[in-house]
Amino acid sequence: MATLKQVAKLAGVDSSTVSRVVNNDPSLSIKLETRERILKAIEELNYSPNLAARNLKKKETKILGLAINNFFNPVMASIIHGAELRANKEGYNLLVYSSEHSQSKIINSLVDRHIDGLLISSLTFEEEDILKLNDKNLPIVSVNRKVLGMKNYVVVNDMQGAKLGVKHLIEFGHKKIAHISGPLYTSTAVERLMGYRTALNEGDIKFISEYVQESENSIDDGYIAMEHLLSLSNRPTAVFASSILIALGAMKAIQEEGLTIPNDISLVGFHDVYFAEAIFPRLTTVKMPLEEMGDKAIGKLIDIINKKDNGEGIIIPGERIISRDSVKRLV
Amino acid sequence: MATLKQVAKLAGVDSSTVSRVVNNDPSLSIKLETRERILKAIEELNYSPNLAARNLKKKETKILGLAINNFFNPVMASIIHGAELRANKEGYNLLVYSSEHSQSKIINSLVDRHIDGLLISSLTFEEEDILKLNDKNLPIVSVNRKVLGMKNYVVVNDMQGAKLGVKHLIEFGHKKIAHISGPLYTSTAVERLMGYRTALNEGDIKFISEYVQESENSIDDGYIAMEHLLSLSNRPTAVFASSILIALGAMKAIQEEGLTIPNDISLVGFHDVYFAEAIFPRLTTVKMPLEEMGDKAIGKLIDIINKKDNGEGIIIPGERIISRDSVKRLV
DNA sequence: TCCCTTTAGACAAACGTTTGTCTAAAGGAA
DNA sequence: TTCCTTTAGACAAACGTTTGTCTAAAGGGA
Repeated sequence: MATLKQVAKLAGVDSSTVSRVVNNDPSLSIKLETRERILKAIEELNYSPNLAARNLKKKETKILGLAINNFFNPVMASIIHGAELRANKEGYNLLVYSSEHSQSKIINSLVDRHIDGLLISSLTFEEEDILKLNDKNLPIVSVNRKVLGMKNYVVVNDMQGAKLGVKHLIEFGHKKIAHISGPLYTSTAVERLMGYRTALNEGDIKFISEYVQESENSIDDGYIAMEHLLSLSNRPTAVFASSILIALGAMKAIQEEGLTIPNDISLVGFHDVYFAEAIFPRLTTVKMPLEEMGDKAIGKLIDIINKKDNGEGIIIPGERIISRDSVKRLV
Repeated sequence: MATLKQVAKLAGVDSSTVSRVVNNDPSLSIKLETRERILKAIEELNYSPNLAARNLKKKETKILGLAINNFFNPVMASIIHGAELRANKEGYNLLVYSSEHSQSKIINSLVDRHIDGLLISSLTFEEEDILKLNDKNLPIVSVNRKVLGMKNYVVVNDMQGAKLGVKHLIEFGHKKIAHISGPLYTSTAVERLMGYRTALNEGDIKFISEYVQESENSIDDGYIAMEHLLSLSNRPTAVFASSILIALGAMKAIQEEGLTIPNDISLVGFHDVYFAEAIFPRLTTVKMPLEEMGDKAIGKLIDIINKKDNGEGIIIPGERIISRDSVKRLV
């Protein structure tokens, strides 16, 4: 690997001059001829700056951390995708941490790594962890969910999204609409529940508490919650599921019961992942701007790093309903 | 952030001594008392080594790159998961690149980053890219697929896996077994096709070429391939799909045709992803040791870095059939 | 006692950049 | 010509480690 010094020698200049050329330092005045000589030398030696040395000097790594629960959540895939593209565009790389590890291990790793900032979208980070990282002066942005005590979040409008999903059901003539919510210690689930209630309210439909089932965000738990709804004497005609995994579990429960979707039960899922179109029946979902959320979250993080951030949380609009085959029109 | 020098000053020793204590340098001889004094100072100042400085000195970054096509493939999720756990265990971090970017951009980024090694599982890396990276002396391991001109691969036994899947169908009495293969410019698809033919052969079933449909690894293409198989005059009773996405597409085609699985057509998919259990009907799949593959690939990469590798590709055994509801027993 | 070997740790150079400061030469104005 | 201002680029310190070498003190043997 060529160094600045070698390039400088070949071009017959000082290495500081090469450095300034490489970095387009405006304070440098240089003859066109000299610049070209340097550029040629760089080309010839195939020089590329040593990032470790640069990091040491500039006290920045151009690496952003990304802590997520796991990679299996297809919603995460979209967010990560948007985040990675934006990060690369801005000259950063993404270091991923899935928090199978204990939080403290991650935190140590992060601090040791001296990354420039951290994006979190992880349940396992609780308030005290965040504070610990804040202590270290590490810029943090929470993506997809709000965390207690953090103003730096980038989320989609879960409330509006849920409202949209439930309104769709109402427009199709449903009145007995149940909701399988996510775990209510997450902001997303709470907002979606609020959206559900708001839609009901605006549609002049009475809220029935037994129509709301809380569930972990998993296929298995969605299954159990749906089983419970099916056992109700006054069985709902439609269900709004708070996540795609819950929707999957609900579908399974309905179909194993020998019922069909949408004939017996209509179903709307949250988040339009790639297989919503592929399963049977094709699932009607609320599509949220996930990649944009990843993109904007990185944008905010970089703003914080550059002290350009206004300190306000961002709620990204743009939800819409993707109507497929899992909702039946009641006359 | 505290530095070595500050710790040294507080402990009343030279910073080189602190460094040796931090790194457990066996060449250091030191009084217990002094060591404890240093440890106390480290604790007190909350010292953690500056990785940039260390990297600069040791010419290693403890960062491993991971280049994948995209995050949406659930098979990748498992591989990444295994890889990340192992990497962390070995003191490395994982930097991800999804190759939406052009290869050359990735390669530049990689080289600039001075990462210690690279795991690839990406179609978009072709032979010449690999060679370019080899030129740079960057340790590379290909995971999940073999790439022309690379001996450093870690794969599962796709051939055996496919054979197992088809044998399962044969055991259930099927003789008219079709295969939707993946794109035959990938080693995985070729091996799986071979497994299919071997199983047929060992089961004394004649190979019919129109029973093999090549397809891209996507839901849409699987759908098209299945449509074609359904239009055959001598329609198969069972299909072995070369990937889970293809299987999803095939299911869709079958169900849209008004046929049911497994009554009209039996189906076996490849790779047991989390939603195989959730879709309707529950899909019988061939489960491969994906996380182990990710783990072993990182292991091999680190071996190469440490010049401990034997240069032989690794094929990981351990495939098994997960029998669910998508295969019907013919009497 | 003297000499030799350990023990315990200090010294200093080096890794490859970045960046504030300095200087020599060139050009322009008077 | 002299003096002043640009222009063009050199000099050198610093970032925080690691590691080969060196040295002073302590201990041991004869």
